[in-house]
Formats: sequence, structure tokens, C-alpha cells
Amino acid sequence: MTPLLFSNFNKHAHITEEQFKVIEKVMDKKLVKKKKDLLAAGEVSRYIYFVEKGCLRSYIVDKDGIEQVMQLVTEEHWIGDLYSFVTQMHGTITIEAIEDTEVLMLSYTDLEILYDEIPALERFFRKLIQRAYVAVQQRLNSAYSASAEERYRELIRLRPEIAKRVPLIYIASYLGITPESLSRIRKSMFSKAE
Amino acid sequence: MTPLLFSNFNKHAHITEEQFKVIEKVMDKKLVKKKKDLLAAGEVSRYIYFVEKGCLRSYIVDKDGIEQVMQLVTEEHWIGDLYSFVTQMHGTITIEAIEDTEVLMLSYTDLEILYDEIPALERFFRKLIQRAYVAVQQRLNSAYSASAEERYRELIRLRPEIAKRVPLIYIASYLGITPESLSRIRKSMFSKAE
DNA sequence: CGCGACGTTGATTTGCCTCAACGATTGTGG
DNA sequence: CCACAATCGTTGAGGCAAATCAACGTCGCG
Repeated sequence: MTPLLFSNFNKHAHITEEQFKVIEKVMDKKLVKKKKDLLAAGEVSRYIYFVEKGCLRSYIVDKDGIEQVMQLVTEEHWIGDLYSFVTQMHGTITIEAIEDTEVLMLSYTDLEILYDEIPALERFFRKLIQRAYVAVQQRLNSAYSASAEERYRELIRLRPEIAKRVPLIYIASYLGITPESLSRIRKSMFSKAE
Repeated sequence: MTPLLFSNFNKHAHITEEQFKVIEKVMDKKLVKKKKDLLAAGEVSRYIYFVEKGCLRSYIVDKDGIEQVMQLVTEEHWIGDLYSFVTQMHGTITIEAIEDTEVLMLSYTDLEILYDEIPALERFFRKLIQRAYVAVQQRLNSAYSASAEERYRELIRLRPEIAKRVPLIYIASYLGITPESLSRIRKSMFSKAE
């Protein structure tokens, strides 16, 4: 029994214990050591992952060879290369553990079957992706209209646990700035007694 | 009968004609004149909209009073303030017609009922939002790692009809740049014989 | 016709990047 | 268990892409 996952489902949907047992049966646990990849760019992503313990980042490598962090995820959140997962084509995203991490894996083929068996599961993921869409749209707005310092303050406000746990180089990349710039921003924020 | 909507549903789901008739019955048509609002910031968005004819933009006004265009949408696409729609809280997005436009409206309350009656409809919107999520995530990556000119070229490549139909001021805002910068980018692109 | 919306051009500024160097930790193989 | 390397964070100097501020031409339309 994995209570974190059960409560996660029931935050935004109504999955019965019987339904949950069916889902749980097809999900395997996987451990990922710090700095190791859960998914490598170029692979077809056959799974999406629910984080039970630890911390992960997903990133792409842009045309200049720069890693661009897309997601920073801790316990009780889902992560994956959604493009590759839903199309079952080769992906561009790498997912790497920032700490030793435990995830539960849900495969594409199992999920397709479960969607037909358990409509509440499809509802859950529809709502999950709705929220993710709204969140990334807001990040895009910030990228275009807020300064680097404002984006960093917003991250601290909305996701304090990320700001604490994740090395600044990944925070910087997630905010679309260089580590040097983030360092200077922090310096000026602390000297301004804030 | 609205064949555009029926074919749109069946691009990524399987909606029978009987199911479609049920959906169609609750959707009203609305005309929006050029420059008029379909949805104003501050309202609760009770509808999502399918564009049958015309062109719309959605935007927010940022803290400095600058309009930030979030979506540019033409025929056979959906638009809405998803945050306000799914939470039924006050929204921040305005939707305005760029041309005289005809939309079909689907209300929150009707959709909630239809989700229970027609699981295929829930599947359709799950997939629709999945694609929207992937697209906006890619825009975010571009915002952080591509130049303004690269983003503009990408828009022309991926959405040529938008680049043709939409005034440059809105294109610029959608790309997160000023109209002056877009003008200079276009000048240099054309002089470079491309 | 006159006015607002749209697009362009020029001069100047600026926020963040690049490049370079250097401590402090952490981890690891000999 | 220690030496050495890699990772992480910081600081400084200089550069650049795009913003800002200002002005102006054109077009469509009420």
C-alpha cells in the first residue's frame, strides 16, 4: 500500500480503494541514485513517474548545448516527458535525480487500459494536466514580463521547499538565467535586508 | 449541424453522432465584432469557446500595465481562461476578437454533466490539454534559450496563418518582445534575402 | 476629413550574459 | 584516510540583445 499515491489521487478525483488496488498492481517502484538518470533524452518514454521520496529535475539540452531545466519536482508530484509519453515517439527530455529518489512508475500501455476501466483516473489526469498547463502558462508570462529577481522571489513564495532543497545552478536554469546572475540577485536581496 | 466541431472532436477522440447531438444541443453560437471582448478580465469565465470563424487573442495586463498576449487562435481551435474556467474563480484574462468572429460556447455546468455522460468527451479534452501543455512548455523553453528572431522564425514555420493574419503588435507581444524590436527583426530578415 | 491604430526608424539605456578567476565543499579512488 | 578532482557558489570586467523614449509616415474608417 502506498498511501501517498492514494491520497494524491483523491485530492482531485474520487478513486475507490478497489480501483486503487488495480492501479497499484501495475505500478512498480524504482530507486534512482543522486545524479543518475531516470529517463535519458532520445528514448521513448514508456512511463510517467510519481515521486514518493526525493527530488528530480527534467531538462532539455538546447542548440548551444546548454541544459535548460523544465521541471523541479519533489514528493507527491508527477514527472515525465509528456510529449514522448503521449506520442510514444523519441523524446528530448532527460530526468535526473537531484537526491536519492524513489518513484512509482505507470506505463503507457497500462494507463491506456486503465483509462477505459476507470474513468475517474482519466478525470484525475485531465485535472492534473489542467493545473500543470495553467502553471506553465503563468511561468511563460513571468518569463516575458517579470525581471529575473521577480521570478526568483515568486519561486520562493510559491515553492519554498524547492528553493531550499535544490542547488542554485538548477534554480537558475529553471528561472532561465545564469548561475552568476542568480548569485548577484541573491546578494542584492540579502543586502537589501530581505 | 456544425461540421467543423464534429471533425475537431474526432481528430483526437471518438464521438458518435448521437453523442455529438447531445453536445451540440447545449452549445450556443456567439458573434464577436472586431476589437470587441468575448471575455473581460475580472469575470468568472463560465465558458470555453470553439472558434468557427475568425481570429481571437487572449491577454493579461501585467503589473506595469503592459498587455501580454498569451494565445492567438484561429478557426478550429479552442480558447478560454482555463484557470478561471476550471476553478470558477475570477480570472485575469481578456479575450478579444482580432477579426469579426463566430464562436461556439460550452458552459462549465454543461461540460461537468457531459463529462459524466460521455467519457469520450473527457478523453478529448484530456488530450487537447496535453497537447496545449506540451506546446506552451516548448514556448517557455524558447523564451529562455532562443533569440527574438529565432522565436519569430519558429512562429512563421509552425503557424504561418497566424503570422499572416495577425497585426504585428500582437505577434510581438505573443513573442514577448516590443513592436519596435519585431520591426527591426523583420527588416534585417528581409534585407538578408530571407 | 480627421483621428486612432499600426508600423517604422533613430538614439540611448540597461538587464543579463559571457568570460575569467577563485574559494569552499563534497566525494572518491589509490 | 588522504589527495585530488569535480561540483557548487561567488565576484569582477566587459559586451550585447532588446528595451525605452521619441518622432513620424501611412492606412482605414467613422
